[in-house]
Amino acid sequence: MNTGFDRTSTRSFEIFSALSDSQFDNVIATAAHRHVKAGEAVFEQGGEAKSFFVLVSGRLRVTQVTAEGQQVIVRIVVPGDLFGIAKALQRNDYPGTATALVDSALLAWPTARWSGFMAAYPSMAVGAMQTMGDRLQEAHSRLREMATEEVERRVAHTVLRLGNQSGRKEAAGVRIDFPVSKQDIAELSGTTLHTVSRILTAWEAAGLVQGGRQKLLLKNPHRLLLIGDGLVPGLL
Amino acid sequence: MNTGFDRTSTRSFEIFSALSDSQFDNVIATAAHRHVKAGEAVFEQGGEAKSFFVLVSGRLRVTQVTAEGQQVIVRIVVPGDLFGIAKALQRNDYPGTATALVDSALLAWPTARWSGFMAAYPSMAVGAMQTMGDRLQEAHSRLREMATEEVERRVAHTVLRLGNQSGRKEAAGVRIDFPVSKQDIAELSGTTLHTVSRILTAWEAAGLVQGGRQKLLLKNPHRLLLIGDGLVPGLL
DNA sequence: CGGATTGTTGAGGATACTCAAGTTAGGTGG
DNA sequence: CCACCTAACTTGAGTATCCTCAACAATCCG
Repeated sequence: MNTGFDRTSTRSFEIFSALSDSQFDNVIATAAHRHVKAGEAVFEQGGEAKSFFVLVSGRLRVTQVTAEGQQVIVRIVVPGDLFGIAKALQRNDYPGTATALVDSALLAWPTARWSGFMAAYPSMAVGAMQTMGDRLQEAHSRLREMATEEVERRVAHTVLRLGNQSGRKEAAGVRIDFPVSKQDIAELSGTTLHTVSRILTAWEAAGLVQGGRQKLLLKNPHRLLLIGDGLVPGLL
Repeated sequence: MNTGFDRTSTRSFEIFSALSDSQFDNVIATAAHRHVKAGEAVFEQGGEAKSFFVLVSGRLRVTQVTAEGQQVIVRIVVPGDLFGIAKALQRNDYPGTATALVDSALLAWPTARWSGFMAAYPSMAVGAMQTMGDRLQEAHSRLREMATEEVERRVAHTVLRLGNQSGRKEAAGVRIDFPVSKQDIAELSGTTLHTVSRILTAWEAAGLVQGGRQKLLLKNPHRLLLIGDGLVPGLL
């Protein structure tokens, strides 16, 4: 049976790439191996940050809820990603909730180990910094989009980003290889599921995408990019 | 004459706090000292990232422009902040433009030194990570606000954030101690200067703030927070 | 098969944007 | 020191975008 833990693929994660084999073995040996089923939470917003994690297989969604109960998706976690690093943010609680979108496997270390890890394995510190740098750039891109672009363009950028982070090339186009609901796309784009539905319906009619319940196939990423960048008018 | 460089205050910056005196002296000795006048740019978006910086005195505004020429303010840099760390973002160019809002003094090191610094002074690596963590949280807050809040609430959060980052307590309230235009507030809030003007006019009539050309005094931060959090209806 | 979750589509309306015109403040040079 | 010029700001009117509300349809799962 496939447990989701595969040494070879884990070894290839960028964050471990600069470690020697023996260092890697040490790091893995001190990790707890956890499985989460689709729909289950790895940690909850506001909960005490006991561990930090690396996703080995599966997909997670990290969300934040506002005081009024509105939800925003902070990001989608893909294999190889470091997450739940509250310590690096100077926090004792998790700022968001991480939910498995599909059955997932992950490695966990006690938060108390964070500083020791960074000191003992500088290459992991560099990797952690890169992770944070990537997220910062993504957050800034989304901010720029939210501040300046109309909904259709934001949705185009959102689905393209999903395709880049977690797409699988098929003959017909790029398949988003985990269940994405319209609600998810809305929370990533800063709009409502109604508006997303209308936009995707229009795109589907024009042959740009092919939808379905929690499914999405980008049939014409190039044209979507043109829409996202405002180089061609949208379809609404 | 005051050059803007003051050893005592520089020494007290969080990022240097864990260095020994001799380490601190070494770090400072290898830095170039630069002055920028109000309105001048420290670096431009897309320019080669030759240096990274610490702001010693003054205020900077970091912006990104979209392909269509729309501008978004990424953040306001205050003394003690590390900025221009393209290397940590895995880039060779600067992702934004840093402009001095008032006459400013800064320390600069060649980008090539970045990795060496992180290795030689782990406490600076930790500091850099904290810096990125703070920014990431701020970016997520703004993202959440842009996605879920109406304009008036976003503007309230924006001016409160400015007050926290760069406010000076006065008898009458919290003064934003650098020139902020309505356009700046608009670019931080994701709206237009027209809307900001209308909102601030209404707030001023209610005694919440006192405006002026590139001036802002928060007379009732508590009430602004209630508006920002949606606990009391806005004034528009 | 039935219940629940997810998605579709329409109508109406509010928020905030665009366009437009004018006012105020501040700096600059004569 | 005053006049002018520009940048910052104000205010109004009209309107587009997109949200809310609502009802219904499709799909999935047990």
